[in-house]
Amino acid sequence: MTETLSAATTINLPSQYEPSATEAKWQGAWEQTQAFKANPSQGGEPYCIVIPPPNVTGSLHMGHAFESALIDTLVRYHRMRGRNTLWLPGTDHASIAVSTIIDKQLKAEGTTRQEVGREAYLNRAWQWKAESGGTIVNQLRRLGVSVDWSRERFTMDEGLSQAVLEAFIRLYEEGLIYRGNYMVNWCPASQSAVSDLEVENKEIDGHLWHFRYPLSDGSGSVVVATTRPETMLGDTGVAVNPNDERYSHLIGKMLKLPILEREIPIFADELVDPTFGTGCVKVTPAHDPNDFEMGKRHNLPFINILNKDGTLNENGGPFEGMDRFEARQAVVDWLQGDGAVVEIEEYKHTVPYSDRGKVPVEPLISTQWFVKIEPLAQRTLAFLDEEQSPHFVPERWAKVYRDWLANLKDWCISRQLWWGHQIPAWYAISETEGEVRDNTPFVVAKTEEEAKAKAIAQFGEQVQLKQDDDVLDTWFSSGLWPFSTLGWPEQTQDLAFYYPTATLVTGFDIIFFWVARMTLMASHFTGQIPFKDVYIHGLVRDENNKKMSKSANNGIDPLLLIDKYGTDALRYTLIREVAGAGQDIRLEYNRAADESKSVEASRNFANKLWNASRFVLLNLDGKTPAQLGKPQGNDSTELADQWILTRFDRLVDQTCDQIDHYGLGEAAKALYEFIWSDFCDWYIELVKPRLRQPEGTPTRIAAQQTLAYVLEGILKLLHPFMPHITEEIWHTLTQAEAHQFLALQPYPVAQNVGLATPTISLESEPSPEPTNADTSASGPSSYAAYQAPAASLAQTGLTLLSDWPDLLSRFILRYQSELLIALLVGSALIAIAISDAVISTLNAIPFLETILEGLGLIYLGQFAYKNLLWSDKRTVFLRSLSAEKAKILKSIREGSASDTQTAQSESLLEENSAVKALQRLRNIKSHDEPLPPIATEPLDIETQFTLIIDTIRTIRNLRQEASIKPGLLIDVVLQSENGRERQALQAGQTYIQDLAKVANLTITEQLTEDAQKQTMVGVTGTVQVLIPLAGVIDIDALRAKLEKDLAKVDKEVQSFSGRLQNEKFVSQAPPEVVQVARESLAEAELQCKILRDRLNRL
RNA sequence: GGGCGGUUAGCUCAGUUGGUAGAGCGUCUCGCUUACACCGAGAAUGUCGGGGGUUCGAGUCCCUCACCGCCCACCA
Repeated sequence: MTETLSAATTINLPSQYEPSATEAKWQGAWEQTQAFKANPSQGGEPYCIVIPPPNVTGSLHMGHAFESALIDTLVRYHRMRGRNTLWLPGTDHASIAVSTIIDKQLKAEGTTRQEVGREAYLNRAWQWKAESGGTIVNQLRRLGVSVDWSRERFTMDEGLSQAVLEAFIRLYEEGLIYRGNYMVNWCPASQSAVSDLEVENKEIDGHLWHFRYPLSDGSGSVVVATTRPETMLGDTGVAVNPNDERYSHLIGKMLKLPILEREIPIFADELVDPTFGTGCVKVTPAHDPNDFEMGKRHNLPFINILNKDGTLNENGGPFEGMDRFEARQAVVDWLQGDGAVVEIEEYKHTVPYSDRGKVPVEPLISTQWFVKIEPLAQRTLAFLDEEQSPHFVPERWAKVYRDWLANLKDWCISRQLWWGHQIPAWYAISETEGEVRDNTPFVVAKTEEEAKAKAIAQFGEQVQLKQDDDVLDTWFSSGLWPFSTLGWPEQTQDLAFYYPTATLVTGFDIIFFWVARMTLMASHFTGQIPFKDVYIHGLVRDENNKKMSKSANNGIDPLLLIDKYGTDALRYTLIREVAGAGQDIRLEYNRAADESKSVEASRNFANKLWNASRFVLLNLDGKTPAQLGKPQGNDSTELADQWILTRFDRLVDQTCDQIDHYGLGEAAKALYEFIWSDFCDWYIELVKPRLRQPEGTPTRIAAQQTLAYVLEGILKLLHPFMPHITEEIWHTLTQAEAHQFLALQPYPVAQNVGLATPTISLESEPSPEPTNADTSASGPSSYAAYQAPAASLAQTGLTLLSDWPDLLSRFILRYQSELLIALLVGSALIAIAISDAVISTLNAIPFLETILEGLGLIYLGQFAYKNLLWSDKRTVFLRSLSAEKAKILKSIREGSASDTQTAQSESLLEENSAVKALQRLRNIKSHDEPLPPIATEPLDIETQFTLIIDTIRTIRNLRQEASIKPGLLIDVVLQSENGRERQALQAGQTYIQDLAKVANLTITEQLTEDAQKQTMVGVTGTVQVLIPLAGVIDIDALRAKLEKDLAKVDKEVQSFSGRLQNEKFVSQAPPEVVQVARESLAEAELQCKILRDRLNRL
């Protein structure tokens, strides 16, 4: 042992992973070295995500943590896959939220924004932003997000503000922005208009008041109903349905409005539902959207009764100055006094609340700026309908998005606030007596100078200008985010290269607010949908499955959990919970103790990885994976090595496939499974004895190589999910320079190693080089190479030839390219003819086994050993050959295939034994041809290993059942009539001995009478496991166990035989299913037989 | 009033194109075997919300009902 080196590599690695220092270290290192700084000049395939900008007012909540974890995983993955990656961070100015904060501060100081004035107010807001606006951004850093901080943006930055100006002016000049007097949602709390989206409808228990309005001529009255009595002060008519015969005689008559005694007409309008209430509707055109429409249709007066703060104005008559809710009660009281209240009904109805202000909004008419939606929406819808762009994941959200776009109304974009982008419109107030009125002429321009010039040209030198006081809706600037952050309207290199972005990751709650606004704006200004995919995730719910919200005060602080368990643990927890499509996830949490079982489980996982790595590091003699070299496919490579490498390869493919399809949760779970179970519980345990061998022993070296190779692979695969711990271990493992990062290493590529033969490819992998930072030149083609494994197979060329049938069948399996079979097999047919002849001949030779071995028929080599040595196998093989031949012939009859593939396969074929190829072909799925009844090929590695593992488990189980001391070595007999199984057990003999604590292991076809005496017995598959017991065994316990096992197996037998006795099943189910059932039945019956036999012997 | 999602082991959830029900946590029994007790080994647990239907076969497809949750909607 080279003690010194080993010590140097694993300097005092503690047995528990310590997250906080490690996380801080790498977060600092990544940021200081600008590891994630994007460089469009490096070319390659771009991958860009813009952050959904959090509010500057915000602080990190679980939703941010979740979303950032998702995005960071995607981004890190694609970066490692060799894409030129940019994740652009930034924040949003949150007009209303900031205004609310500043207004509150002013109020506390006994002043108002009007008193301090616009300039001082804005200074204050900027100051606030400088002090508090960084909070959320710094908290994001603690999540380990791999953003490019050099490109951080804020919606009120110079550049983004220019983009807003540009967008506004262009839309205005194209007639898509207009100013007008319309009904808007008015929030009395923020004293601003808000858009439809900022209104939340809440169902509340209210009342429906029925009032009697007398006819002016005294001939009677009508009864109307309302949920908002105070609005009657603004009534200018009463409507009935034109087809309502009850009231047709009243149409055209006048009513005397109570209290104000105004004369108002009765008129007919289709909008009125005659079945609701009395069928008479009071109409308040200035305070109800429906009434507004009716008012316009019937030329009714529009009487506004409200001030901006929600109190009644002079039109409120006796109630002037009252708050709207006081007025409501006062009106009711008044009418009750007059006897005009017919009924007060308990009534549940929805009331529109202001999202931000948390008070009911009032519909009222005011002069605002609007974006004309229809032309924009048409274009955006066309992208969706004609190009399926953007592509929603999960797809169901596309429908929601579509419906919304199709029903959009014009968007009110002006807000009566100061914090935000001031509307670039200047009023020629000199034309309207020095004040801004609805009819004051205005010019729209980028700057005051420009406005002045325009105005002078229009109104002369003496014109006086005043800029519109209002600011734009925050979402107006957010709508430009994906391209304004990349430099638009300038044609920057970033914009040219990274736009349109790859994926937008966001919550469903924001599809309308943000996603649709971006697609509307982007399709108009850039002619493109700003992202290819929209990945919609669910919400993080609290431990009671409640939506986390400020008002419910049930938020779970991610930073608290990070402090306790580490960022990687939290990230991993959130991501592994994501299953299926955009489902909400629930976070387990003990509020009293600030503990979370599920995050703790992830922390334990991190710790497991830590310790497994520690074990590996302690056993590499101080060598790095590079120094050790990749696992060589030589004699010292064991079954276990091949198995873990095969599993690893499959994991690589699976992980990539899942992430590519946004299956992050599934990928995370599979990694957990592989690391903990396959790698730690089995591989590491199996490899321990080999590591005790002297340094330099080939089997030890092979083990070290495999350990190092797989560990490094695991770190890479897991890095996007758990970036900090993997970066830390990777540095220790590889002894990488400080400026090198795992985050910038190429993601693993399946090597197609460790298959049926021990040979392992030695060639260098096609490595996609990440393009971030200065570490390397980009490799745009390598990414493509990964996506087409055929290409990488071709590259690996000659070194792989010995394995080609395995590779080929894998390739075919993977790509379902059945066409290939037909042509490949064309030349193989010849070989079949030969084999047929050979086998017939062999059967004719007496003492074949001996002769074969003696002569050492090199010609048939491994094939012969596996298939021809025993006569039962020969029979089986012959059957499979003829089946194969039929299949091949059939394929050829139907065959048509790609010429290039053919050429490739044929050239490969010439180099190899066609017989072996056929053997492999049996693995290929066939949809139309029944498989021959008996499997002939040797068990594949994974099946072999599963058998070994199951056998070990069975022995362990028996040991426990028999209360055999854990450390005690015992003898075990394994019996199977199946040669392939015996072969596999033979191969795993030492594993079974090591892990099941077996001294003497006997593998036999037939049991001797001796072996059947006093024994514990178990069954796995068709393998009988016997533990001869020297001493006395507990017969009752044994009987109980056997009976239990028997009951279970018997149930299986019933189930299968029942099915197989059903003629319809046998005749109608697919042959392979019937076959599987037959085999399962046979196995179960054998198990039954064994168990019964045992019971009888007791 | 429309639309969408959910209902599977005590808890949280997986279950790919229909083909003998799975994981984690928790529980129980062993175990300090020099990576890890934030660990290891073993075990138990489900008429897959109810009811119909299609099928040789349904957790998986269709219909229907129930419950939970979300989104949209101008019923005063």
